[in-house]
This record gives sequence, C-alpha cells and structure tokens, in this order.
Amino acid sequence: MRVTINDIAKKAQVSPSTVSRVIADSPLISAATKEKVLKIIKEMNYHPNIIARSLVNRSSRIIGVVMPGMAEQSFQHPFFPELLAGIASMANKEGYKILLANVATLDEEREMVKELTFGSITAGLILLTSRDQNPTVDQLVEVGFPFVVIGRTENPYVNWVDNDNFLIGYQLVEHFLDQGHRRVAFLGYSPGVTVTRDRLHGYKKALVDHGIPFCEELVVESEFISANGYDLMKRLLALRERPTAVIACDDLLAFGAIKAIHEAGLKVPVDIAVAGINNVPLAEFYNPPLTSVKINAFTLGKKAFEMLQTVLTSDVRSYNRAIIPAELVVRSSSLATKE
Amino acid sequence: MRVTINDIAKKAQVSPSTVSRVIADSPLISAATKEKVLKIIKEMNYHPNIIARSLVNRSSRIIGVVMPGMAEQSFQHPFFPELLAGIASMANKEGYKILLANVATLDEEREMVKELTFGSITAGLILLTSRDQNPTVDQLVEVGFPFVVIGRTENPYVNWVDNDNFLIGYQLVEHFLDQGHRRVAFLGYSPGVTVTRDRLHGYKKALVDHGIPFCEELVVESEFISANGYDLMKRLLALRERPTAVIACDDLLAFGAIKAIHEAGLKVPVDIAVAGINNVPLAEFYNPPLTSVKINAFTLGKKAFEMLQTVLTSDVRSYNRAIIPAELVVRSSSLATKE
DNA sequence: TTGTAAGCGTTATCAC
DNA sequence: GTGATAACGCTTACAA
Repeated sequence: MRVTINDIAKKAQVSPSTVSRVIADSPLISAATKEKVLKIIKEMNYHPNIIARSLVNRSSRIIGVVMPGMAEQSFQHPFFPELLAGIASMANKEGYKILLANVATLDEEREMVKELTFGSITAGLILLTSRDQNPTVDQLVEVGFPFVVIGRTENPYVNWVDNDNFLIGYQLVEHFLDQGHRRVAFLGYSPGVTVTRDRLHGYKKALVDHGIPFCEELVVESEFISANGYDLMKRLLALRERPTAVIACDDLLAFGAIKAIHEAGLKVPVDIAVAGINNVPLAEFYNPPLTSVKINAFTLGKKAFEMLQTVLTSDVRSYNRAIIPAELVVRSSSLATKE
Repeated sequence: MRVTINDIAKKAQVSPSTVSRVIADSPLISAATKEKVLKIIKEMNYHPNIIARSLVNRSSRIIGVVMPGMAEQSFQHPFFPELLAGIASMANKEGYKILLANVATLDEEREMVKELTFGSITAGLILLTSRDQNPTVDQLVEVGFPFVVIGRTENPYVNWVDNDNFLIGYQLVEHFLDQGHRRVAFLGYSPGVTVTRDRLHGYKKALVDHGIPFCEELVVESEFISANGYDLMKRLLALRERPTAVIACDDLLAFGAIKAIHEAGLKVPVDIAVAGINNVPLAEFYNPPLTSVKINAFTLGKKAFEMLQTVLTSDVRSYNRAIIPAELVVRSSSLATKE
C-alpha cells in the first residue's frame, strides 16, 4: 500500500493540512513541527501523489508536445529530435515533464488535443504544425488553453516560433544567382504548408528583385517531408529547358534529387547545382557535400518552451512571435566550379 | 468553466453514475439512456477529466520513459529517437501516452523515478540503462512497480530487452579475422556498462576461439557515447605495435577514430581497418563508408513497450528478456583491398 | 436499469 | 500555528 499524506499525519500526530503545509514550505509552520514532519516523510519514503495534487490544483506540471506524423516517421528526420531536445532541456530545468503525443491525421490531432486539454492532463501545449489553417489551433484559441505553435499559423491570436522562411528562400536564390544561375527550380512546395509557402514567396521575391522572370514550371509541388525527391526531380529533368539549379525544401528531398540527377548521367554541381534546407548531419558528408540551411531546431524548441512558460505564468494575454535565425551553409553541391 | 460529468448528468436528467457507465460502455445501461447521454456529451463537448479518473483508478494510461544524459545529448545520437519511435508507435496504438524524463545523473534518475512511481503519474516505466548495478532498478524491483529495462541489468527480477552484444563483439572479430587481421583493437570499453562489456566479452571469446592471444593494450577504455573517438584512437596509434583493425563501440567513436588515423597519415582500411556499431545514417556515406552493426533500435523500443504491457495487464509476475537480433553491415572501411 | 454515497489523495478556507 | 472540513471530478459498491 502506498504511503499517503494521512499516514504521515498520523505518525507525526498532526493533521494532514499541517503536513501539506510543510511540503509547500509554508511560513506559518513552526520550526519544530516542520522538522518532525520532514523527518517522518523521509523515514516513510513519502512522495506526494501528483495526480491528486493536480486534481485539486486543476493544473499539472506536464506539458504536451503534439507532433504530426506517425512516430515511425517523425523521428526519422533529425529535425524533430533536435526540436524535442530543445524543449526538454528547458522543461527539465523548470521542473516540467513532457508528454509526447504523435498524431497521424488532423482528426487525430484534434481528438488528442481535446483529450489533453479538457482531460486536464497537461498545463500547456506545444503544437508542431505549419498548416496555415488548422482547426486545432482555432479551437485552442477559442477555449483559451495555453499553447505555443512551432511553425507559423495565420490565426493572429497565437504565440508562435518559426524560422524566417521567407528569408531562407530569398537567400538561397541569391546564392544561386551569385553563382551565375538564371534557371533556379524550387522543389517541394506544398500548398497550405506555411513553411514551404513562405520559402516559395522568398524565392519569387528574390527573382523579381533581380529581374529574373518567374517560371511556373520550375516549381514542383509535393507533400512535405515524406515526399520523394527522386521522383520530383525527374519531373524537372523532363522539362524541355532544364533548370541549372535546384532549391529543395528539405535535405532529404535534395538527396533524392541528386540521385535522380546522377542517374540521368548529369553531374552535381556542374550540370545542375543543388541546395537543401535543414542541414542534417548527412549533408556535410554526402557526395557531393550538400549546401544547406542550418535551422537551429534546438533553439526553436527552447524558445517555444520559454514562450509557453510565459503564457502559463503571466495573467495578461499577449501574442508573441519569435523568429529564430537560420544560417546558409555553403558546400560544393551548389558551387560553380569555374566562371 | 470546464464541463464535468455532473453537468452532463443534470442536462440529461440522470445521475453522474449513469453518465459514467455510459462512458465506460457498461452493458447495464438501457439503449435509450445511453443514446440520450451520448448525444448530450457530444453537444456539450464533454471530455472526462483524466486526472480525476486516474486518481480513483489509481492508475493512468501514461508510461514514463526515463533516459540518461541531458536532453541535449540524448537526442544527438540517432539511437535514442529511433528507440523512442518504437516505443511511441506501440504506445499510441494501445492508447498510452508517453512521458519523457531526461535525467543527467544517477541521483536525478532515482529522484525522478520516485516521483513518477509514488507520485502515481505513470502506470509503468521504461528505463534506459545499461549499468550492471543500478540502484534505481533495485528500488523499482523492491516496490514492485511495473517497469522494463532497455539494456541488460544484472538484477534477475527484471524484464529487459537488449541486443545480443556478446554476439556483436564476436562477429566483428570474426569478420576482421576473415580479412586476415590478427591485431584487432577494441575501442570504447566502459567498465560497468553492460553493453560495452558484453561486446568486449564477445571480442575476447572470439580471439580465444581462433587462437589469437588477447592483448590488454588493445582495449581502450572510455566513457560511453559521449567519448571522443579521436583521442582514444591516438592512444592506439601511439603503441609500439599498432593494431591493424579497430572495433569501435559506436559509429561516432569510429568517425573520430578514422579522423585520427587519417591525420596520422594512414589510410582506412589499407593501414587500419575500422568498424563501428549502431549503423547511424551517416555510416553509409562516410568516407570511407563505415562497416557497422545494425542494432534495430526501433524494434528494441517496440518490444520494450510490449513487455511493459504484458507486465501491466497480467497479474502473474514473470521475468522475461528479449534479445533483438543485430545485423553486420559490411562496407569498405573494413574490407581488405586485396589478398 | 438507475441512483446514492463514499472515497481516491491532495489543497484551501475557514475556524480556533 | 494548527486542525476540521469541503472541495477537485471521477468510479464503484450497495441500494432501490
């Protein structure tokens, strides 16, 4: 049988409330009783029942992290673990525990979030989503539950952290233009996914700013991460006029694309230059080493938790957004070998 | 204000217990009331308070996953996320949620586990540990809390899953002997860590079985994963008689070792052959491609959860151990270029 | 088939 | 300073 606050109270010959006060380190308690109770707590190896405590407090020290995609996939990509590490590092420090929730579909996400919020398991939520319209987000806003989104959402009443995806797209184009390219393709645009759309906007703007006409056929749509860069690239290779450079929305996409390029008997970067985004560990060692953008997922996660804590502790409602800087890492996959 | 079971009861003009029974899908309930209540539940968007439910049931549908090392580090290595993915994939399917707990020290581990068990937040625990003596494990055994260890422990009253690390060590040696090597080093033995020790035992046995004398100086000790393969390798390079092959206890160690070898003006595998363990994604693309052992972390995690569930649901106490097979993946870092 | 009431282990609000 | 007592939201004997 588990030892409860009542057992301690009995043994110490005080009331449960006194024990409770000792635990809470209330100033109203005499040094003598405090000491006595503390000793017995130790002796009996008592630990407060967090569930009971949460029930009466109507709040736990648990925050939920809701990730899209089945567990099998989510963790495949180094981005997620890194993000999680960032969240966990802060959460640990602040005495919060992390509840992991993987959801495969939007419906599942909605149900999960309902369970987590109304079920009052979690004190707050960190939501990983980058769809511009997300019913879960709207619902959360409506009920006023504390949460933070990683990835931009269009609902204005939302705290979020994200990279500057517009800038990322913009800079990648500029990088290629610097290398003398004029036909730059964009691989992996997924309508409705803000991350890719923001990058695409950056891409377009950069073209315009440099007087290059935008060419519809150079934008290849896809599902986000799960997509197959190999197949997408083939579409580009089939064009009458091929691109000379490709921006892939993710490194994994880029790897697939490079494979397709090689199979077509072409060389990277001589025939077609390639750059990815996310800077996965493999990028550096790939053949050729892949130009990419360091996204700082760890910082993204850290910041998300910090924001959530602000929401949790302050009573004024404010809506913040944090932009975590990204960093272009140039490697040989995108470098013109000579002028 | 949150909607509770009482609100539903009032609205439906039944008692709370009836509502509770409807939720539990009790057979004692008439179709009519059931339907009526269900409708109102939907209307009012009611979700049971899991905390309250856990309190009365004295058990939640949450399992804790306790990982050693700070969050920053744990997720660095692909092994952990993969493991986690395995656990999560099963847990999701069975309606369990996962509570993530990172612990930096053994003390922290003990405190965390106490909190998680006595605090009755979690129904069961999955512990990642491979120390042969672990007070946390002993404590868990003592109080009879349901848990499973990933990694072998010596306490016999424990359910655990692990790879056959003895065999892994054994096979790697045989592989090198096949290639004509006779001086095979073992990099990254960490005393007290069963994973490395079992591998070392396999290594020794293989040598003995093939009539090769065991040579103390060829075993380089270290802290486990966090160790620096570069520095460790230097010790081997400083020997009067260098090894011609190196088994590194982890791929990251192997990468460091290769770097040191290259810096010494030697070539892999011509001068010194190298093999790692864990088969991280980078291994395939490293220069040279690294021979490694596929550990199947996903399956490891999956199996761990299955075991835990068995413990959770059955009332007889049994102690099982599962061995997940590993698989040697030969690449050029360990291949003799010619006979 | 349904309702009543007790209790899960805490904390908070009163009294004293 | 400390102790009753009443919640928190749910489940489950036991009654009806």
